[in-house]
Amino acid sequence: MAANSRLTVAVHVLVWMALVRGRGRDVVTSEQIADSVNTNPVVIRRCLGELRRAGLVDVRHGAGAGWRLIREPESIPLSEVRRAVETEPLFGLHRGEPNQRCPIGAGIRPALEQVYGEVEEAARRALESTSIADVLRETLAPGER
Amino acid sequence: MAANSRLTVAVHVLVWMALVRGRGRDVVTSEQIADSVNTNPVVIRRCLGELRRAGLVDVRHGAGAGWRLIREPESIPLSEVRRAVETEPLFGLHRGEPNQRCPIGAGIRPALEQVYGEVEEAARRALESTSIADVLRETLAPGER
DNA sequence: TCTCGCTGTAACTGTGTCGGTTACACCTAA
DNA sequence: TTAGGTGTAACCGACACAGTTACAGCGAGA
Repeated sequence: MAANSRLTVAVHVLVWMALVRGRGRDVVTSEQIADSVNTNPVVIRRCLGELRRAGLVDVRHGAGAGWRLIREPESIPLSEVRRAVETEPLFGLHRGEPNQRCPIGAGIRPALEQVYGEVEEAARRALESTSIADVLRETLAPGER
Repeated sequence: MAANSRLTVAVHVLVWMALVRGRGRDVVTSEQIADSVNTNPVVIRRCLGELRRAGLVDVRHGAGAGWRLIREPESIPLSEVRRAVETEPLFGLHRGEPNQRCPIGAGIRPALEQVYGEVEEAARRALESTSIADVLRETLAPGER
């Protein structure tokens, strides 16, 4: 399958909010964000809903409604964004139960879970070392370190 | 999405082959492996075909046909198995092109590629530290270290 | 109190992947 | 020559995801 783009969209949303907040606009609409991501506002609202549940943004209703970033971009590591929008593990186990009368089928799943857990942890650490503010900086000034 | 199980199936196949080779059977059929994984022989053959292209197994045709492990289980890290059977990256970029007239849309993809590259490398290193022989050991004797 | 703009969510569609299955031509040791 | 297993195409159903339409709900401000 084409790897899914949920993390990419969520990071794009947050980076965009961090940018315009730096310009004084604090409340933005899903339509404005959708224009930058080049997708449908409902897709953005679905994503923002998950980010809200994770405590990264909040929403205001009524006239002048919209979304607001409620955490400092420096304090949002991508690992937290991933946790907010991604539920599936990187690697899946068997779809069906393997043959329990075979010593491999009976014992391989815990062995794989252990390895996959180490991989998840390594990926989490790698994502943790980059923040939304880092991505914003790199986006606006590529290669400057 | 339900995370795909290609890596799991490929590791199961190789671990099973390592087990039975230790018992003196060197040539095995897709049907025998399918019985342990509890799936269809064609699924196993598709997987074995990719492992063959990667140089991990080879195939014999004709009567008494079947597959043979041609590398030492100790020398096959899971990172190599993943490379053999998995083509998609862990995280995908935007499906459509983001808005190039927005500074974020115009610059975010290289920034994300850099981060995602670091994550891929971290995952690769984590998989590299475990071999097929390690998984076999852990499968047969869980927790013994 | 009414209006207006935007949210929240359900529902549906199109597309793509994946595992599973059938079918069959091909190969070669015995 | 035969028998057993491979290699691969073709098709299916299940499922995830992005995209889209539609509409009820909310509340700041007139």
